[in-house]
Amino acid sequence: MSASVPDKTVTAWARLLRAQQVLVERVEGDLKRAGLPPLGWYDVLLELSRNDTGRLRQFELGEKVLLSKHNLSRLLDRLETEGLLGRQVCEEDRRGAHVVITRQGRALLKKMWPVYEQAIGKHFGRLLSEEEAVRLGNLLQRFTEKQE
Amino acid sequence: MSASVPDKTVTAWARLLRAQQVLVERVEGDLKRAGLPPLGWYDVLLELSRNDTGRLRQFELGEKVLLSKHNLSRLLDRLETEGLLGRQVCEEDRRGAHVVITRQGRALLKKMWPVYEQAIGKHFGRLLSEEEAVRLGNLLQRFTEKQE
DNA sequence: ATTTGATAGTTGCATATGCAACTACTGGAT
DNA sequence: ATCCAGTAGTTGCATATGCAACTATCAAAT
Repeated sequence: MSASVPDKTVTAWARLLRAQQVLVERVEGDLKRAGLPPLGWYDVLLELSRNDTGRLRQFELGEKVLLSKHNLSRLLDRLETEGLLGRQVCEEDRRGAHVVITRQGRALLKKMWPVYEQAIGKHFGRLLSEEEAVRLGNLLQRFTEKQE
Repeated sequence: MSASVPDKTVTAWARLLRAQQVLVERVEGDLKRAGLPPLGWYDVLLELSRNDTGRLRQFELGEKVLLSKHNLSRLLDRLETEGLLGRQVCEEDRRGAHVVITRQGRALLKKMWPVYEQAIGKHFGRLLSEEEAVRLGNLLQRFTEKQE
């Protein structure tokens, strides 16, 4: 019944887990050493800044950064405390909140990027040709596409 | 100075993060729904069982599963409490400990595998041809190889 | 023999995550 | 109008993680 999974698939799976584990550790390490906050913060701020209005409904943001709502709620608390974003009651739906990036939020993003970029280059990009990066990206994209 | 990283590389990086995020969530979800413990437990028990003697020095185990020692120390506490492994004082080096998988540990591994395998197949393998799995695996392997 | 620097592992504390229960509001059915 | 199921977001509690300080031991230098 359980069609067994090919060894090579299992190997690829194991390598995916390990690769992500070491890469995130290295990149986060570089950020930390530069006195900067973790990737999760960058991720949230980036999604907000991408939206022209600089704001998103909390649940939309959650979908983009793939965080569960309670988890996101508290991450936003921390960012709000640091003045990197604000929350506004949503007029159309009074249950909801808009999350708005602040000037400091944008400034942090700008300050983090060079360090983050360099870390991506050093730990990840350096080991791939551009063509390989494309191939890797294409293979990985499938997993985040809507499943049928 | 900071040679800028190609867009395609950054895209691949972003997709790696997202892919891992959704895949682990899905696979862990399947395990949880089956009433089984998380991947980290499997990982530790698997490394132990791989070694013919069924035991490893704690620091060796840490290197294999890529966990920091304090973190590993407590994970092992939990597994030990569940009777899945034991710790023995190491005679050659009295600071150290051997970690030994128990019969229950092996039994759990055996019980988890079908669920885990099926989850890998369903969420990961199904979306790749075997050839693609090999390519993906090869690309990912680099990041865990010793860096020069 | 004794000191010293390093390594193996554990522990306390502060922070992050996951889960379930909760409040507040929406929007459709009666 | 009101009831009710569902959705948005928050909160309490239990668990997991990261960091730094700690103990115990080793191995090399004096």
